[in-house]
Amino acid sequence: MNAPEPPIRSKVEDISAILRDEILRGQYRPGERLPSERDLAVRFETSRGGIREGLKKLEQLGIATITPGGVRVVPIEDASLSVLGPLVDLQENPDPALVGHLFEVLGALISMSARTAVQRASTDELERMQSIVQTLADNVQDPEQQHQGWRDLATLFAQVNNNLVLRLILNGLKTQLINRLEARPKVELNIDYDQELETLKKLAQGLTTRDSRCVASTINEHFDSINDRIQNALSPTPMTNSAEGLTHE
Amino acid sequence: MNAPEPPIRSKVEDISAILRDEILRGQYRPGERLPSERDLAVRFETSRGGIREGLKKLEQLGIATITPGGVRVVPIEDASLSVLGPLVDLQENPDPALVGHLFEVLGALISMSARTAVQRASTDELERMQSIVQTLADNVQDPEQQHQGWRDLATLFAQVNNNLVLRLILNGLKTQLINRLEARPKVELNIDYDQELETLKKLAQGLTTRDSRCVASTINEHFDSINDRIQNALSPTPMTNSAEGLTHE
DNA sequence: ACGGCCGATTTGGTATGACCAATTCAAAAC
DNA sequence: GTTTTGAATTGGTCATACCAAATCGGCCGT
Repeated sequence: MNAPEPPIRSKVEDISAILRDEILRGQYRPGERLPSERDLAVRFETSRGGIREGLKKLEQLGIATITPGGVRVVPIEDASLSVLGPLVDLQENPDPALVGHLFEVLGALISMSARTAVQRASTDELERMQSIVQTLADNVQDPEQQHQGWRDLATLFAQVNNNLVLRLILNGLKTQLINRLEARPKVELNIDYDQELETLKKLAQGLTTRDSRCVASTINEHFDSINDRIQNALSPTPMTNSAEGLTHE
Repeated sequence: MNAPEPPIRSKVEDISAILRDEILRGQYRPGERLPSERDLAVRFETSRGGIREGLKKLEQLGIATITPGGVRVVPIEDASLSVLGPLVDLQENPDPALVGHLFEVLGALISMSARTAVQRASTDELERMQSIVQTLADNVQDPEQQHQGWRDLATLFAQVNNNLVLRLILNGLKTQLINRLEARPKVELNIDYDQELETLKKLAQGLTTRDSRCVASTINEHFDSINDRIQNALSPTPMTNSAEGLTHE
């Protein structure tokens, strides 16, 4: 049942993961009470201590409140960002809507980040941005390089801004969604290299003139465009079914 | 009834809060080891079980990793969004830079949210948006109403989009930052009512014509403007305290 | 019959103490 | 000086017990 992956997860990790997934699957209605700690201890063949640690994790995830009288389930909309990871892990194929929502948010944040970064960047930092854009333009046909380049660019923007709020959010999105989605079998995107080059050209131009609006809107359009392509790629019949162990049918 | 709210925090809540604050204050360097669970149990006059529960919370906050061999402190930039709340609680006066960063992010997210919402809204939803904007215009001079109106608007946008990622982030920002900052003594803002009305007029116009770009950029400008006013109000005297402010050139 | 009061049961909160497994780290061996 | 090794330390787990708060059902007065 398990992949070769040696699960070094501790017992309480397992417990909290199982309960978490049960909750995320909707096996308990919001507000409903979970079984008592003692009952859970019996079910998982462990002691109350371990159960309590596991429940503590659920509480921090924002999907359960644990008070004298019982542990109660919280509606997912009130949870923490960290539920997104487990949520996509539950599904065989990524939910196109969720991916779309992710890109909308990413586009907004990185575009804003770019706008303020271009305004505040030192000439040295600006040069580094231009350098990355140049690299991107030189490798439009290499998806791997494109990926890395955009990541570098986003990182540089965030660095220049030194915006902790932004950074924490992007961190969360990265660990919860981006990394997981990238680990999935890649989808085939129809990339229009001319359009891509056009985008990069506008970007470079915006950088040299420090036209932050231009940079921001260009990035926004770029993310919209990526999102469109991804939506197109995800909505047809999902053919690429990779054997990865668990494949419910 | 909601006055002296007796802090019925449990013991482990206290423990995790104390340790959390110590970490956030920088009393431990990133990577450094915390005292052992047994030592902490002695220090806090409690059992290891309680200590472990408290540490579990720190781990979920993303400010500590807990592995066989020791509990280690994690740099705050790698933490979860949920550290922001405790972070502002630590300071007497809100850090203007942090508030600025918050508004930058908020502006980006709500602006994006507005853009997509205007595109997707049903006529009924669109009417509700217009209604809120109208209310805002009718009460430009009432700060309380303005506050509520903009909140309603943001909520409505998010509702229309039904974007879980966005909602979770906004939830986090609200509980971690917005609510806490609003609980602080209000700062006096120099509001230009004419400009405000102008903004609302553009908004209303954008809504009637479903011009999503216009709505988005208007909201963006609005947040920028709020942020400017807040920054002015928070830092009237630019003192020369260096600290860890971003002083890029 | 209805509604409020009260107590027994259930549930979480905390404390002990013990044992195991992994990590550390310094002493010992090369 | 480098490697090996083993004892001490540290987290991981388990069992048990008692306390306090919440819950729920039945009793009582109206």
